[in-house]
Amino acid sequence: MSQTTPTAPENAAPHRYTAALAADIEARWQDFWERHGTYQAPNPTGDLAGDPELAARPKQFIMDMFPYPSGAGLHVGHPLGYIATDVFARFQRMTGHNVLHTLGFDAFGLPAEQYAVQTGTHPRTSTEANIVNMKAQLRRLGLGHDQRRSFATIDPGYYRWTQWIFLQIFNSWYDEDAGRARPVDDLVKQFESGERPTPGDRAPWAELDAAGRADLLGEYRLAYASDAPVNWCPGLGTVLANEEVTADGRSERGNFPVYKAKLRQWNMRITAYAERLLNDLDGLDWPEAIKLQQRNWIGRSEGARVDFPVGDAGRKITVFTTRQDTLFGATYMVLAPEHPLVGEVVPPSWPEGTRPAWTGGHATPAEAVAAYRAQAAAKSDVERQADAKDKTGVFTGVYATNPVSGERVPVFIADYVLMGYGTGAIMAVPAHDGRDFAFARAFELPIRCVVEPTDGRGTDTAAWTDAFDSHEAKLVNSRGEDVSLDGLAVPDAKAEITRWLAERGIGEGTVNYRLRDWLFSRQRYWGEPFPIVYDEDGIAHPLPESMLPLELPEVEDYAPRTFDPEDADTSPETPLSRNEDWVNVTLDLGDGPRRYRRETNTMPNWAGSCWYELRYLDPHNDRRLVDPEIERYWMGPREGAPHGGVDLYVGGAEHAVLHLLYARFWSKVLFDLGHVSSREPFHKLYNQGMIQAYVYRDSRGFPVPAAEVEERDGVFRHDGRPVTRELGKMGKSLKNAVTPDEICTDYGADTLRLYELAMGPLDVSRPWDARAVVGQYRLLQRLWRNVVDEASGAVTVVDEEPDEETLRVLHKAIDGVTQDMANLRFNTAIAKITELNNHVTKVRRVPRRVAEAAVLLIAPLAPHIAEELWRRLGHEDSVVHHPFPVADPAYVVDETVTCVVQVKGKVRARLEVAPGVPEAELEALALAEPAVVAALGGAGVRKVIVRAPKLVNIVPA
RNA sequence: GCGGCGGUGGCGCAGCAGGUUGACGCAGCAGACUUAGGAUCUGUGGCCCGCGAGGGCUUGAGGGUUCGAAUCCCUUCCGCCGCACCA
Repeated sequence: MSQTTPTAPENAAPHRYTAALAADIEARWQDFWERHGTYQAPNPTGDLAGDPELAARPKQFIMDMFPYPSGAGLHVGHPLGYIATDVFARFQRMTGHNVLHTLGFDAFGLPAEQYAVQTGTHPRTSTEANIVNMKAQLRRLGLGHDQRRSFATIDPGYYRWTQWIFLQIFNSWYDEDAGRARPVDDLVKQFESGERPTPGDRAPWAELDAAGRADLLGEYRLAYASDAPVNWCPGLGTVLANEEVTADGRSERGNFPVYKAKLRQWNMRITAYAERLLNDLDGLDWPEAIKLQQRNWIGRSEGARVDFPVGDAGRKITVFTTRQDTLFGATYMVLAPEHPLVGEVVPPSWPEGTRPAWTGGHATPAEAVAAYRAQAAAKSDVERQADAKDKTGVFTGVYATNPVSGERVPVFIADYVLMGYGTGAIMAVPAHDGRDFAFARAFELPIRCVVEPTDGRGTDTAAWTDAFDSHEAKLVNSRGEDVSLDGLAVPDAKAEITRWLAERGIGEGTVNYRLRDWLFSRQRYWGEPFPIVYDEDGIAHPLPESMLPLELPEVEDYAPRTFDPEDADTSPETPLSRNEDWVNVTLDLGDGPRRYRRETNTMPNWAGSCWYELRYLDPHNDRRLVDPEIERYWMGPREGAPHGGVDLYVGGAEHAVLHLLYARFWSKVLFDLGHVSSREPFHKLYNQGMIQAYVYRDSRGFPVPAAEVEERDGVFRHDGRPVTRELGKMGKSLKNAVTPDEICTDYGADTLRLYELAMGPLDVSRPWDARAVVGQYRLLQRLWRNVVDEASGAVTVVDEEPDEETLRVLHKAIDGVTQDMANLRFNTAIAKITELNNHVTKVRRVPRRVAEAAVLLIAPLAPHIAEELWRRLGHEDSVVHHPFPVADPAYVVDETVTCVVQVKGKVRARLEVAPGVPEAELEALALAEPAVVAALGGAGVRKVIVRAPKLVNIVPA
């Protein structure tokens, strides 16, 4: 489809609002704003302090999720959110707020590095070029950003503080008793004084050597290195966080397969904050869907830990269950194949009574276990899930003891139990769990019903075809030597058995979370270096603050080097490790110069976005990440926002559990350590919808350029051949991208801004319709013509009072637009401005008051044309800080209302009546209407419902 | 499978503390200005029947509550998104 381009001859009307005139107006006002610093927001420690009028204004901190400066540039889908926040910010300025609105760049990350590997261009070079391009694209849109506050996460002056925050986290531990993070020094003091004994079988603090102490503190630090199995992605040459791996075991970026590998990696103890991350969601103004996703990701479940003794060496298997009430129904146990206990307890031969089905055909338990483990390890997560339906497993040769019934229960290993959840071990209750039921059927294990079914199937499990699950029913078959749950309802039984277990020290009620710690290191070049060095004993030392920023060194070779995850002697080679001069250093960390090796992993690209809202507040502060007074002013807790945070944060829903969870976590650590007054980074979150586009594919499924497709009689053709059409994302590879630059050139930025917002509600996805853009262009043309004569350029407004009807239209528009803007309903705001403009277009002679109000109403949406018309109307000031019109309530109500007269619910007549018309009068008027009389057809009236002044409904007899 | 959101003209949508369905825009149709126009302006505008006056139908489908349902309740279908052996 060809682009509809207005091509009106310029000479026909020299002062017509054309794309060329729009371009001229827009460039001029963008320069004006820049010269005058129109969008600079004063801080409480600066300009604000000396200006009582400004200081009295309420503040608004309005943010977008900042962009990654990709080389592909922007398409029209990208700026939707930026336009929306800009309109909202402009509205807030005009309604008397001190508004902070700016935009930075999230510039570390894989694409720049991949590009560098391909082309040899340094990532900084390409990234900075991309930033320049993107800034130019964004400038054309007329976004009112405080440019002094913009930065990129790759600026050393910024990542200095990212590293600084890492050090704060490294130097903290979570004090469960206090319910907050505290400096590690406090913990050391507790160990030194003996107030806190060293845990487990460790020696007392005084007897530990440096390595022992470092190791112990590592168990507490909020940032710690550990050797756990991690997600290794050979395709990206790095490990990934759980949040970056999709459900089918592939990398979120690039869609490469991900494998488990055991590597020493940095982690952040986000699990310590699970409860607070969950609870504080309640105080946030976020879409319920996003809150729900975070709740699911955190995955809180209440239940109990129960110990099952195994063997004679005092060993036990600890399980987590949410159904401790069904303990009497636990007829076997299952461990995850990777469970460490398995190797310790496997006996040399199959015990008496081992069923053939349990052994997997192996001669000894050790052989069976080894074979099953090997089989499980060979499977990727994808295969493991695909095979999920058939329950496989093997007997370990070991029996444990059910602590309530004293019964011997066989212990299996099976795929369907995951090492990463709970304790990696379960008690299996086949009667009341579908997975256990399937496994028990496959392995001929006993099934015992311990909760009375309410569906009439009875307690004889032999006839069952599935597990029974009910939380309202009563317990049966649950009588032990000194405890009985029989007859108790499920919740009571839970409480009773939990108490019983706790009394004997063999279990306790607990809360389990699905959330895992956050894997925080990457084997890549283009990220923040860790401010960590290792001494000759391999002990990690934080760099002192004075050595920050630790700048990313130049390297020749950015390429990641893969390795063999099977071979324990190999590990990924990080790009930074190849730079021996940088890695090996002599530093004085307080005890004289010593040799150290630097950490060569880099931080994940989430690090820079975890705290950037704070840096906008005080971007040039080189003594602190943010001045406390400034932070309190913009971010602090306040009425309606009990945890503090940004007033409005707009971005895509794809960050629901990544960026938004990590940023909340860092916020809470900084709060605990006293660096900020806000517990939450983002008080109000809004997810903008996606701008979709049609993707046209040829018979082989390859996208063809959307702009070249022609439609005839509902058939789409490219080069004469039929193509298929589907609605999808907009993108270069799909050949359907429309850029903001081309729309700006064809119509102007104000038209683009209006069209993007007029398409529909901000949070709904909708297809881009190239033809429809012209509708908003026409609105601006009509508005222009209502003020400026197209032939002469003279201002045509008249200094007359508007008539009564125009006043009502005007004030209803002001009232509606004000409400819509405040609620981010820009589509309906635009419709109301259009109605007003259509009305005055008909009037022809436009009263100055009405024209000025219309210009101010549209100013947040179309700022360039508004500034231009405002100036031509004779005003010296900018509309940016001019007060928004205020509706006069006297004109918001109608003089007369249309009253609908229904007969039996069908509209038969309309009456024009005064708003205050008495009911009896209205009823009489309605019954006298000829159409009503006709509709009644002589039938009597049974009932008349009068809802004055809008409706009368007559029910015939 | 579980959870969430949503189905209204040819299209994007508006209306939802029950009360005129279709605001606003695109496309369409008619007209104006024009050498011409895919520019601009004016008008029109759900669907069906009817020359017309007018009548009937209509908010995914079916049912319910009500004088009255797009809006509330139940059942069902379709679409999109998230999670998924979570013990």
